[in-house]
Amino acid sequence: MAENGQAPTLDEVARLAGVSKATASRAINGRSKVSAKAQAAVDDAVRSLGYTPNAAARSLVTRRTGSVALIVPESDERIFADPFFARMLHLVARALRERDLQLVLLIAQPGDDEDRLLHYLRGRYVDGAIVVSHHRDDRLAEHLSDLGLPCVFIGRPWIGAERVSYVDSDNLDAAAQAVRALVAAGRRRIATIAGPSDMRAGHDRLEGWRRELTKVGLDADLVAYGDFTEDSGAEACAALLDRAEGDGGTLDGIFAASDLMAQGAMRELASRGLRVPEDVAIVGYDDLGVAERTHPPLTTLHNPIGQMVTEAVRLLTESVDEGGKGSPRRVIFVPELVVRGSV
Amino acid sequence: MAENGQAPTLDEVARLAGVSKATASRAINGRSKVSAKAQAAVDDAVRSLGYTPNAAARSLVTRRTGSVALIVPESDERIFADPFFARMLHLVARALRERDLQLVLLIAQPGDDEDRLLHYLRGRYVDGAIVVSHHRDDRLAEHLSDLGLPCVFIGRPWIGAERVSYVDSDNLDAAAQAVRALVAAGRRRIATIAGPSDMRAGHDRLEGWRRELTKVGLDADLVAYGDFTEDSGAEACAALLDRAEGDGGTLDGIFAASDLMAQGAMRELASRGLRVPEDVAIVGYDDLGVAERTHPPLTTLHNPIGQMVTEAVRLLTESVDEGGKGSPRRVIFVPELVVRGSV
DNA sequence: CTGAAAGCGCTTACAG
DNA sequence: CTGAAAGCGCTTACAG
Repeated sequence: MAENGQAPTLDEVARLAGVSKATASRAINGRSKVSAKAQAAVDDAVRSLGYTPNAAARSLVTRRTGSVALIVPESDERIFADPFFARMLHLVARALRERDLQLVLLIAQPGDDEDRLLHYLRGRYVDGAIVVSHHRDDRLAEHLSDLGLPCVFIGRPWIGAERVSYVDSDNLDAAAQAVRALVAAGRRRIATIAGPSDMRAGHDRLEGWRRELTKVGLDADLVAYGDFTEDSGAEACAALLDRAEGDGGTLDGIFAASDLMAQGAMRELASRGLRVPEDVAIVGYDDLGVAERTHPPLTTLHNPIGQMVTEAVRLLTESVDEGGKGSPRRVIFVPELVVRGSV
Repeated sequence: MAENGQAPTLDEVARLAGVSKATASRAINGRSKVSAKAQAAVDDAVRSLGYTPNAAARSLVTRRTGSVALIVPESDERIFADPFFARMLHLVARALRERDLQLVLLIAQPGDDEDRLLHYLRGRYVDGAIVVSHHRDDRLAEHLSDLGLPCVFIGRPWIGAERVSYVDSDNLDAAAQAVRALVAAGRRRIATIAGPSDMRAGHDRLEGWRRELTKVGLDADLVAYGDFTEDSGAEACAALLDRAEGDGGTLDGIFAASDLMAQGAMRELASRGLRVPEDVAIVGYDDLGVAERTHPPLTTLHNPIGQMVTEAVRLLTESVDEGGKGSPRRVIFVPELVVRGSV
């Protein structure tokens, strides 16, 4: 170990191994042919010096950093507590690690006009970006596209979707499946607890619910909004129940845009003495674990985020390898209905 | 905008502004004196070119990256779903952003022998590291100290604590406070639901409970372990109840090492028809939100993670500014008992 | 297969 | 206050 306080450099490795810097570099990177003898000498030198290439120097010439940004909005400070996000973060971290890429977490402040974010990205600290759960009014897709930075969105962006790659799940189809399951169980007065309308998933699931109900000739007027949290689901459920009662009818089915909101709704139903599914059948969305733990277990749409993340990382690395020149690509997954006990 | 496909360089800025690269650099970094005229010319050039300094080139010479690693163990895949961790991540992200530092999330795989992690750190991708919630057997503190990389631990490391800086909360004192509150409420048979014994918080809170009970002359034998999750709390509670009954006694107080576990315990108590606090009083730990939402609201120890994170980032930036040469520093916070309705 | 040399894009003494 | 020059630590044509 060189203990002069400074990290050892390639130069020292080369000297110790008795070869040139060029050969040492080639031996270390292993992409070009090097004689067995030179290879062994360099390997030994690297080991005894405890050498690791300097990242900055390397990326200055290779124009690669080995890092990828994960861009998430902090609109909701609770995003970190959301199981969907938690899972997403975990999966992204794992997928990147498998490819030896580092994860730089970039949190887009709501107030910030993206300038800070774009400035960072322009500095080429990262090779590409994965963008999660952006909002209706941001122009991130356009800006990233202008930048020429490889990126893929998880969830189709509101604006500029035609210019970037994205993966998404078919929220409309999934919501329609939920409605069909409720209808098949004989429900006729079907409400929905929707997510925020400025989020892709919130908007599309509501729209899918509406369309399917209309298609089968049922009313699509019982809508209450939540923010994907349990408490908001309970509140929305209470509002729906009150409203349906005021109309003289009684709702007998609910499609909740997240399992957490469905869970909240079940809490509210229980507190009013309503049974699931006898009195009110309910379908959730996500299937990330909570759905198995409710009473009764929740029938829900399985959100294939594992596949989405895997695919997003694959598309991103492809794009990086193409130098960001390739044309946008999309992959859409169709969620499956998981039947448990709430319908 | 230079649209030749390449990002503009300092050279182009200097040329457009009619000054040397040196002057352009000085104007951009704003640390040395530059004539008003030159400053204005450079500012204009930067703007019209859309220039951002190349991060790699800059850090190659400054030896600063502007990035900080957050190292977390992935022992438990659910770490991301844990509200304590979620809050921590959020706070760290914010504290770093305030100082214009980027967050690189490093997840320590349990299987990995840290080599991968250390290799990365040795490459100088980051200026320093914050380490959260490491386990009993890892030697991260020693290794980081050997590396000479500025770092601060959140939670005193098991091994090598004398060589690194850390912030912590006084888990022993807090647990003692919990026991005193239960004793003051007339409880005599006080159990604990402990966290994993290979985690600092788990170990220390158990020890604090034990010592205080012994001090006041009560039995400290009713211990069950959980993993900080709600379900594990319910299971532990069931085990404790059964055991206490088998002993012929009945437990009348519980100290749970996390609010989530306390919540699980309350669920179990309710399912057995036991009332809180009339039959069993309970004190939790963390106070991150769930404690306010249980029925009754939970009396708990407020974990000052906001302060810990702020202090950790402050210590880290100081250490970075000193070039990692300063001596280790520590700050310990004492949690406060928040009295609600469960005791 | 190997080495000398150029160059990646910056910052910073140094001299003026 | 400013500029020419050196240098940060690598990789990669290029010639051999």
